[in-house]
Amino acid sequence: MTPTPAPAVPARKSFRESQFEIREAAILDATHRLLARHGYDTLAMDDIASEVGIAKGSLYRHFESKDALVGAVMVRLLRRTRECLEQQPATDSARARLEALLRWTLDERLAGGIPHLPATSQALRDSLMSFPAYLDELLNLSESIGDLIRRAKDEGDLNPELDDAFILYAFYARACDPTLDFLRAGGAMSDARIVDQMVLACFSGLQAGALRSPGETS
Amino acid sequence: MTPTPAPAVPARKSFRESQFEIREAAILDATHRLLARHGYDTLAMDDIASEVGIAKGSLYRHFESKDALVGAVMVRLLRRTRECLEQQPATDSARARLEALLRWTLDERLAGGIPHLPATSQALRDSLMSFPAYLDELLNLSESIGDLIRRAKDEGDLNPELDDAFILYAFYARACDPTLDFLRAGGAMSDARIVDQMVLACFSGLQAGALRSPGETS
DNA sequence: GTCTATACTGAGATAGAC
DNA sequence: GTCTATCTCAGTATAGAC
Repeated sequence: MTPTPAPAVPARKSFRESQFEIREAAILDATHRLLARHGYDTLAMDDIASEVGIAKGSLYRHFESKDALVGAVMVRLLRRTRECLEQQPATDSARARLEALLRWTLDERLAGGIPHLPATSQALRDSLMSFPAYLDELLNLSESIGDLIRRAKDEGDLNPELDDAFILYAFYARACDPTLDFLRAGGAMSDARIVDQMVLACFSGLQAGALRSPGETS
Repeated sequence: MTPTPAPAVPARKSFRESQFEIREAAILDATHRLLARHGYDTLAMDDIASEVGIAKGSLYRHFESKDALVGAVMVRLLRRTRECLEQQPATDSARARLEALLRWTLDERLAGGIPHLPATSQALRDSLMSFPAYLDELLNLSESIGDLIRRAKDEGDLNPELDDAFILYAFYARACDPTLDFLRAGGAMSDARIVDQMVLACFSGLQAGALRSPGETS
C-alpha cells in the first residue's frame, strides 16, 4: 500500500500569517459592531480588545492607532458597497439599481451596520479626511453612484430640478438616518416595513398622490 | 426745580440676580454653538468656559454637571421650536405649517444650530433619556407635530400609506440631516438653494414627475 | 460668585517580559 | 506577537482663597 499522504499541515510561517489575518478580520468585525453601538467618540480600545478577546496592547501590533483601525473599517465598508453595486445586473434601469442599493444599505444598517459617512462625529470626520485610503474609496463609490444618478436623470426617472450633488448626499444620508433607529426602538414596525417606508419616502416624498415606485412591495 | 430723579439703580440684589441670568444665558448660548461644532462627546467644559470667558469652576455654580447643562440647552431649543409652531397663523393648512416648520428648522441649523434629536451620540441620548424636563418638552413638541400630521392627512396632503410615527421622525431627522453640512462644505450651493431642495425632496421625493409643493420658491 | 489649583478618572499609547 | 503593567494626557468635578 502506498497511501497518498493527507495534505500536509501548512508550513509554520504561512500558518502564522493566516492566523494573523484571521485575527485582523476579527478585530475589524468587532470594531464595526462596537462602532454601530457606541459611535466613534465613545468607542474605547479596551472595549474592542475585550470584544475580540485579546489584550489591548496587541491591537497596536495590527493597527498603529485607533484612527487607523476605524479608517480600515470604513474602507472595507465602502469597498463592499461598491462591490454590491458592481454585482447588479447591468440590464436594470439606473433608477432600479439606485433603489436596490438603498435597500441593501438600509438592510445592512438594520442588521447592525454603520453608516458610510462619518456623520456622527466631527472628530471622526477630521480623522478620515486625512486618511487617503478612505478618501480614495469614497471618491470611487461616489463616482459610481454619480454615474447612476446621471443615467437615471437621462432616463427621466429623477427630478432634474435637484442637483446631482444633492441627490448623491441624499442617498448617503439615508444610510445614517436616525429615523431607522428611532422606529426600531419604538418597536411598532417590522424591519421590512421600516425599509419600505424609507424607500417610498426617499423617492416619492411624504406628500399624498405620489407616484408609486416600481420596486415597492407593500 | 424739583427734577424727577433718574430711575434709581436697581437694588443690589436684583442687579446681581439679573447679571446672573445674563451670564447663564451666555453659557447656554456658548454651549449651543460649541455643540453644533464639536458634538456632545468631544465637548469639553474647558471649551465652554473659554468661549464664555469665565473660569471652568464657575460653570458648576450654574449647572451641576455637563449633562445638566446640555440638557438645559436642549430643553430651550425644543421650547423655542414649539413657540415657532404656536406663532403660525391658525388659518394656514396643516401641510403649509409643517413645511414652514421644516424651513424654520433648516434655517436654524444652517445658522449654526443643533439638531433637536440627540442622533449623534449614544451617550447624550442616554443622558437626556433620564432628564425629565427634556422628555417632557419632547413629548409636548411631538404631540403638536403629530396633530399637524393627522390634520394634514385628513386634508389629503400627506401620503396615508406612511405611518404617523414615520412621518414624525422623518421631520426630526431632516433637522439632523448631514446632507446640509456636506452641501454647505462643498460650497457650490447657496443656503437658500439647499433649503429649497431639502424641502422639495422631503415632500416630493427624488423622483421625476413630482407634484410641486405650494411653498416652493425656485 | 468667581477665581486658581488640584484630585480623580478614563482612555490612548508604550515598554518589557515571555 | 501576545501579555501585563505603566505612562501620559485630557476632562469632569471639587476645594479653598478672595
